[in-house]
Amino acid sequence: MPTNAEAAELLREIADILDVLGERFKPEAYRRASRSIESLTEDLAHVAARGELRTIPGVGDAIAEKLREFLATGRLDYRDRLRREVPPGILELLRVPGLGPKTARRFWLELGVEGPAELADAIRAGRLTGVAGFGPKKVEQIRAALAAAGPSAGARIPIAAAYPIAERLVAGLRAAGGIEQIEIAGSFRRGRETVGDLDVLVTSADPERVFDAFGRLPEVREVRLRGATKETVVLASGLQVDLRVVEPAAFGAAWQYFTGSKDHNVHLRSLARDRGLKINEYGVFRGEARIGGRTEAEVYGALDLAWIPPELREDRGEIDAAAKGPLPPLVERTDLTAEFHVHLPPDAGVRDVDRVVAAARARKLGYLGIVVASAAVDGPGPALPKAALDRLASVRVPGLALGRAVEVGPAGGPPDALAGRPDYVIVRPPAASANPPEASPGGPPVAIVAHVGGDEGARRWVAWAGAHHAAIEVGPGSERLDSTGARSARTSGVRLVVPTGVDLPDGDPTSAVALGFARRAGAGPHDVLGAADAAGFTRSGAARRRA
DNA sequence: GCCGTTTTCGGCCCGACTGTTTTCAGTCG
Repeated sequence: MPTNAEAAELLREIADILDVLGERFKPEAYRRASRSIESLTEDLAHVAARGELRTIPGVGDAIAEKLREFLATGRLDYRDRLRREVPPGILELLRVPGLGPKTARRFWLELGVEGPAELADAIRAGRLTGVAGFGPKKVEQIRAALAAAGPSAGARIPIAAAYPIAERLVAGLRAAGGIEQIEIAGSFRRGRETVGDLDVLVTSADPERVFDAFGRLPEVREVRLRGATKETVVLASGLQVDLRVVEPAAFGAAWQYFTGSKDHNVHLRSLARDRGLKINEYGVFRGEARIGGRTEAEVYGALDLAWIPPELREDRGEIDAAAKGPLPPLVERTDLTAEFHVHLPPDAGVRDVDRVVAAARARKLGYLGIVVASAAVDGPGPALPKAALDRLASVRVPGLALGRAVEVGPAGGPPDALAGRPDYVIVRPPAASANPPEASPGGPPVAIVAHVGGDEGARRWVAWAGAHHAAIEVGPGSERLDSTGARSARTSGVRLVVPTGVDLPDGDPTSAVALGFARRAGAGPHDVLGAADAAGFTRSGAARRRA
């Protein structure tokens, strides 16, 4: 069964081919549908099974029919026919930065060039000199782009990997001075699983100074373009970063605009047009007069919409919802009052316990659960040293409940690991392919499931958790749920565990990324396990319920 | 190909930047 990503890629390829063939509006229609499917937080096959493909924005009769064929057979006749219309290498040309469909089509039809290698040959042979529209600079630009085209060019990176980069860039720019306000926009702000580039917005009285400093940051490999309001650089890692300087009166409009998503913005602009307004990155305009734009709320307010959290801006119905009134609150960092999954070092002592307890106090957590023993796949793991266990048993902090967890493999932990009567169990499958256990491990009646083991595993574990009164951890990495998995958990009534990061070093992105995923899944405070819920998910709480 | 308080046809976001141009086309986001 094809995945959402494969279906999105299919539609994108069709759009590329139609582009090269010179179609006018179809390519954008296919891309729109492709983006919708990519941002779907549910299995496309499920939507199809319910007969609801047409409810996906940008999917009409024709594309729905093609999706059904692709889902059923893994192929699409229409795509195969289109592929025969253009040389295969032409589509690779589209991936060269600066080369678009118009240029690729001209190379193909006017020069007989059918791919990147042939184009490089043609440039070397001087066959582009004298061709209308291709001066020396353009030719050199293309030559350099062809030479630089590597496997990593344009690849998206996990958002957790983007966090430290973003922090260094912001710190570097601040240190250079001349900046009043600085924010990150784009898919990073929307909390997407991966980001393709970073969009940085600043206000400054001295843009030139900011651009100079930006281009000189140590991580910057190349300044790709620089104008009066924006500068684009490529980092040593290959990640592209756009820096824009905007005036304070337009900051909200720019932040809104560059946060996207594209489809969200197109929808907003069409609403604006219907009202005789115009929205762009400089503000909201009635005629020549700017009537808003200093804040995002002004932009949404001009359309009588409630402010929409960035994580929801995917044109998936959030605009209609915001027209009816304020959106239901999403979980906030301050709602994360419980930590369930702290691992201490194997040789942990009193000080390690005290350190994490102090951190939990500082974060005002109400519940702190520490793994006291792992009984992993290959037999019982080490329990915490006695000194740490004793400290854990004796420490008293007003308002902070301490919990003891045992982490076990899917077949259940060895009896002696559970003999210490933990408050709850963290279930950990041995491999990505692992199936959920048939029944809850012995001992405590409830479990927190972490380490779900990849995309395919997520759905099985969500079902398992639903049947066993368990909650599931969300966050970065294949061992936790992403936003798609989190949404399926939420709609199945399975509570989410969001790591607080209380045991992690400053700047570790795990908690922020996890919170973003939960929010993208539409999770409110009550969808996430907090301190007030901890009792219901632990032994003592279960005992109380029975009593 | 999609879509609709302009709904079954006729539109389709909009601006920055670059290179090649005497006013614009192509690409990108």
